Amino acid sequence: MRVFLVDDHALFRAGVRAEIGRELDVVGEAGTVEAAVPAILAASPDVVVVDVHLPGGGGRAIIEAVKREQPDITFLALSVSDSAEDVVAVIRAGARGYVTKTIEAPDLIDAVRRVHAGDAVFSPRLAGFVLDAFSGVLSPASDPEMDQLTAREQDVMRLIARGYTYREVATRLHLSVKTIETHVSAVLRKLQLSNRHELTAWAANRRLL
Amino acid sequence: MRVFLVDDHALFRAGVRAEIGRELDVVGEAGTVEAAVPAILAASPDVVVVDVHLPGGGGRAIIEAVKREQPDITFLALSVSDSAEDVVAVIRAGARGYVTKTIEAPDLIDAVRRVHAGDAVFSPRLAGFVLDAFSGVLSPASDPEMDQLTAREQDVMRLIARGYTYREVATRLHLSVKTIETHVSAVLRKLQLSNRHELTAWAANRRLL
DNA sequence: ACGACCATCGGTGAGCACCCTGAGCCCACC
DNA sequence: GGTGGGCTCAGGGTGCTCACCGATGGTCGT
Repeated sequence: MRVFLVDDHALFRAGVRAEIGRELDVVGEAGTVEAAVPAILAASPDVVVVDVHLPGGGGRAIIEAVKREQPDITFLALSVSDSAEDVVAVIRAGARGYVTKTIEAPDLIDAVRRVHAGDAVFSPRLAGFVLDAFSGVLSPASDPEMDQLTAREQDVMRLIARGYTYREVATRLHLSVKTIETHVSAVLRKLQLSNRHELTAWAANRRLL
Repeated sequence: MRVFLVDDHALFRAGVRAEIGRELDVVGEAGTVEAAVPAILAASPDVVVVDVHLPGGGGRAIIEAVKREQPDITFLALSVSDSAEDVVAVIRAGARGYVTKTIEAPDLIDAVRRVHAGDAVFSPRLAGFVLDAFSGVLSPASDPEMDQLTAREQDVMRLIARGYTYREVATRLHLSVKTIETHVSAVLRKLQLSNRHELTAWAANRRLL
């Protein structure tokens, strides 16, 4: 198991290397974004343990740059931050795990091995966040703004948001075009939107399509 | 650590109980959806190991029903299936992990402990899928269809997809309304769409909003 | 019985979306 | 030094959108 370390604090790198070096093979390290990318590509490690907050772009930049050249290399993010933005940013960049620096050495060694095996590794409280975000984007979830719309208005709203013309919606619901217009006007007023296109964007953001 | 088992095959339950019973306290089991929900609520286990495919609704129904009453109970899905639909369905229902039945007893015990600790646990090949889905939902990803649009066309397209009128886009980009019309026409033609509604839907599917 | 809310429809009119043709300017490429 | 592509704009047209006015009937709670 070949591991590469990226962190802007040399003392921290030394600590990690000393702790995990007994079990894992640390094949290189770097302290900046510029130095890290070529060094990682040259060392071809199995796993890169990368800090999220780095001067000159952050760990995200490293992950994206290396992934373009060698997609096989696995990344484990190691950060002091447990904020949602940081986790999302690094995960979408391609990291397979995210642990905070409060982790103990045996757990870090285990985390490195697990991401290399293909597993997803997160610090306990972050795992909850990731799954919440994941299920949140997949499911609509009850929406308070939807409740102010009547049932009929929601029917019409969904079809309008899908791009049907008033005439098409009227035919589909066996109604008059004028009725559709009335409902759409009510929907736009209640949601404080100015036209049907904003309504489509609104619905798209709520995954109602 | 109190564990509850749900699986429609009694022999499989017996196998799991025999294997993990040495390390964990199996406080109950059930073979159907109807029997499982009240039994779980009565037993108040720490973790429920639940099969995904069950006669009468599947594990999803159990998770949702129990979560409504006791949100603290953690669920680990155990299934023969490794299909995307099953994983997504059970995760959005609230499961904290998903492992396949090919798992060995020690790993299952470890998985139960990890989900109870708040960790996310997935079989190796499923972890990849979950993260891909997660990051895919969050990131635009390079799109070959986007490349055929010029830079200016992409600017206009993004604003149009958000619901702005031609006039608003023109003001925002300091252009003539007629120029916006030209760009929109080019975008619609290149993407083979027939109107701006389809464009919004197209953009929404690519998370460009 | 009365007001409220909803669902259903109609007319008018201004504005918007979308398409067509055409055109000038700049820049890169050969 | 043309040729092509991208960016900018214009005129003119048809159909769609949407607000403002109005109307009727049904359902609910008081």
